[in-house]
Order: sequence, then structure tokens, then C-alpha cells
Amino acid sequence: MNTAITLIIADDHPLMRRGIRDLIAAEPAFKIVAHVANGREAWQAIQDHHPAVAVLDIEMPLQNGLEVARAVRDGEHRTAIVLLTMFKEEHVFNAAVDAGARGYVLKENAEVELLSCLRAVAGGGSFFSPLMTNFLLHRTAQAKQLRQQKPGLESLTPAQRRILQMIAEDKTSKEIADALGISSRTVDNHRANISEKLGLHGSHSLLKFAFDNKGKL
Amino acid sequence: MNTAITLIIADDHPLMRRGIRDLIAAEPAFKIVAHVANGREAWQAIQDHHPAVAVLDIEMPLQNGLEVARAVRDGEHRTAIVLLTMFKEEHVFNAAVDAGARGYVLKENAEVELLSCLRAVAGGGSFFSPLMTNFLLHRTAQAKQLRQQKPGLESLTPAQRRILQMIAEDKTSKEIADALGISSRTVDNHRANISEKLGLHGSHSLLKFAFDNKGKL
DNA sequence: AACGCCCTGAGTAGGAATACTCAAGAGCGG
DNA sequence: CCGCTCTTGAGTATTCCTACTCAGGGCGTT
Repeated sequence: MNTAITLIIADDHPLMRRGIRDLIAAEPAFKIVAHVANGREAWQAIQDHHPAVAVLDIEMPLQNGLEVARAVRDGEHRTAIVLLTMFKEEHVFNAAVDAGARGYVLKENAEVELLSCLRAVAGGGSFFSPLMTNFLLHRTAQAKQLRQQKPGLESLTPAQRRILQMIAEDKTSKEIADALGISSRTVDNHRANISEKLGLHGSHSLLKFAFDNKGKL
Repeated sequence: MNTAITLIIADDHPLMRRGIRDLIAAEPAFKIVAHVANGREAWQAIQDHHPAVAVLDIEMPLQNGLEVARAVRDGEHRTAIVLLTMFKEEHVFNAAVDAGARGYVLKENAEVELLSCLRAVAGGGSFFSPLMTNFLLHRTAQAKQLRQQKPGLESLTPAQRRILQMIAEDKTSKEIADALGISSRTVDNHRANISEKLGLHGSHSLLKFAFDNKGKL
């Protein structure tokens, strides 16, 4: 850690840039090599200096911080991206993580979090603001919910379950009947019983249910 | 930050506990209130002291670190969990994030990363070891692949796209026809054209395709 | 032994989707 | 203007699925 950590700052608001600069100046390990006012300049500065870390606002003229982050992600230099923004919305945060951001700090918490974030990111790690942390969980929560929302899947008999699996595998009643060595009429009856148990009605409802719950049988 | 950050350490290897303790002792802001040798004791210690942070090994007797993390996540006290482990496998990391861990540090990098991690986590953020950072991207990579693997979705005409969307929304040809104010025969023709463009054949293949690609239209 | 449940099979009816073919009007570029 | 695509509409046939009813044999419980 004897060599300074280089970084650039991009924010279209001059006062904000100044505040960030002063905040970072308190830590001698960091060295600001450029500060710019829009996304295009940020991208150029990253190309010119390839700093260790780039602190980007999201809302900027010409090119926003997310676009710059994506460009860096898909580019050559391994500059770490820290987004410094007011956005608390989950979809913005998700977009940031998808764009390859390694840090996400809310401006309102920047005073207490930014230096921690920069240290973490400069060390190769990731730092996400407290409020954002829960969103990481949400990223897989949906899949989990599906796995638990099985209406009455557990009430199915073995034969019914086997048939439902094969329906989900894109097989017709006749194919299932052939594969199991039973009559297609029997399969039809199973379908009817399954639909009744699951409370399904209407055209191809079983097919749709099986597809929705594929993998959870 | 004038009040010390309390933490507990759980690792079944005494020498490892000693190493972690020495590492943390260098930072006066941290105060170790307990160090234990297995998961059960870790859970008990968290209940007794509810520390700000709990540093847990994953492989421990009686109860592993992930189980403790889940218990904390589902429990009352907002103790932050930092997992300190040798596992670099993606599925372990994913399990850790799902279990609500706010930190994940590889033992091999602990000397340079652990303090950063603890500072980040104590401040309410998250810290994940460099090697793990990419896994965060993978968590949504699958969904993205699907979005890009569209066989020829982009080649669909506006009318076809609209109809495919409604098919995915569980509507029949007649319902679509009524909603759009056109004949159901027209909708049938659109279905046929869509199927041809996408190379779909067989019974209800369009329905299945629409369901698989729901949300990606 | 009687009852309920599961698996098996069948009859009949109708709705829905696929697989073909054909055709007329609108709009657009060469 | 001619050809092209898109959109609209229709005819016909077939397959698949749903909805309803009925029935025999096996198996376990009460």
C-alpha cells in the first residue's frame, strides 16, 4: 500500500466535485488524477489515466454513470467503478450491479461511507450502501418465493406427480402414455384429477402450470 | 464512531482464532466480546451479546456459519455477518449472500481485506472479496443470456410482437382478437407466421415459447 | 366387511391450437 | 408502376387438451 491509489471523480455539479475532493483529500493514500463534469469526459479520463477507481455520478450530461460503467466493464482496463448517487430505487441499484459497479454509495451517506467504500474497492472488494444491501437478497428472492408458493403440489399422488413432470417436459398425453405403458385415456384422467386438485380451469391451464413450476417438482 | 464496534469471532481452529484476534486488535475501534469454537456457541454468543458484527467460519462443528447466518437473518438482532472461509466456489458464495451475509472474505486474503471488510460492514455496508465480486454479476447473468439468446425475436413485426406478448399473458386467440378488435382468424395467421419465424413446430409450441420468454418481449 | 383412495380405462363433447392454402388492401422502396 | 412486406380475413383438417360421466381392481383403514 506504499503506492497511492489513483482515482478520478465525475460529477456535473462543481460544488459536489469540490465536496468529494475535500473528503478524499483527508486520506493521503488516495490521489485524484482527474475530475470531470460529464460521462464522455469520464470515459476519456479513464482511457487516459486508467485509474484504480472511478467515482461516478449517475445523472450526468452526454453519458450517464451507468453507461460509463458498462463501457469499462466491457473494455480493457480494470478500473473499479464506484457510483455516487441520490437514487435509492432498487432497479437503479440492480442496473448498477449489472453494469459491473463495485461500489454504490448514496450521496446523503457519502461523508461517512465514501472513504470506507473507496478503501474496500481499491482493495479489490465491493462496497454497497446500507440501504442497498437488502436489494442483493431480492435478486434471488423471486426464485425462492416461487419455490415456496406451490399451491397444493405436495398433495399430488406419485402417479400424478410423475405425469405432471412429463407435462412440464413438453410431452403430450399420448407420449406420456406410451412412455409409461398406459392408456392415453388414463393420462387424461390423471390430468383432470391434477387440475381439480390444483384448482385449474380453462384451456391448457395444466400445461401452463407445469411450465411455470418446471424444476420445482 | 467514538463507541467501540463490538464483534464476536467463531472458528473451530484455535490458531485461526488467535490470528484473527491479533489482526483485529491492531484496530482500536473494534472490541471483541467473545470468541467461540463452533456454530452453536456462535449463535448463543450472538444472543447474549448481540454484537455489531459476527465473524464466522463456514466449516464448524454442530452448526456451520451459513446456518448461523440464516438464523441471524431470520431473527431479531441486526448483527452483521461476515463469513471468513477458504471456499472460493460460486455456489458457496451464493448461499452466503442468500443467507444474508454482509461480508465474505477469503482466508488467504484476510490479512489485507478483513479490516476493510469489518469497517465496511460495521458502517452498514457490504464487503465481498475480490474474487467473489464477479459472482455478483453471474447472479443475473442467466436472465441476461435468455434475453440475448432470443432466436429471432427481434425479427418480429410490431403486430406479431403485440400478439406474442398477449399469448404470454395467458390469453387465447379469441381473447386477443376481441382485445385488438380483429378477427380470431387473423390472430391465428399471426400465430402461424410467428411460429414460422421462430422455427417452432408441434403442439402448443408457441404457447410454450411465449411462456418461456415471458417478460423478455 | 365396508368404505375411501388410487390407478387404470373408456365414452362423448367441445374448445383451442397447429398446419396447410388462398386472397385483398395498405404502404414503401426501387 | 411493380414488387415486396405487413396486416387483415377466411376455408379446411387434424391434433391436443379440457370437461363431464362411468367402472373395475388393488390396497389400507376402521
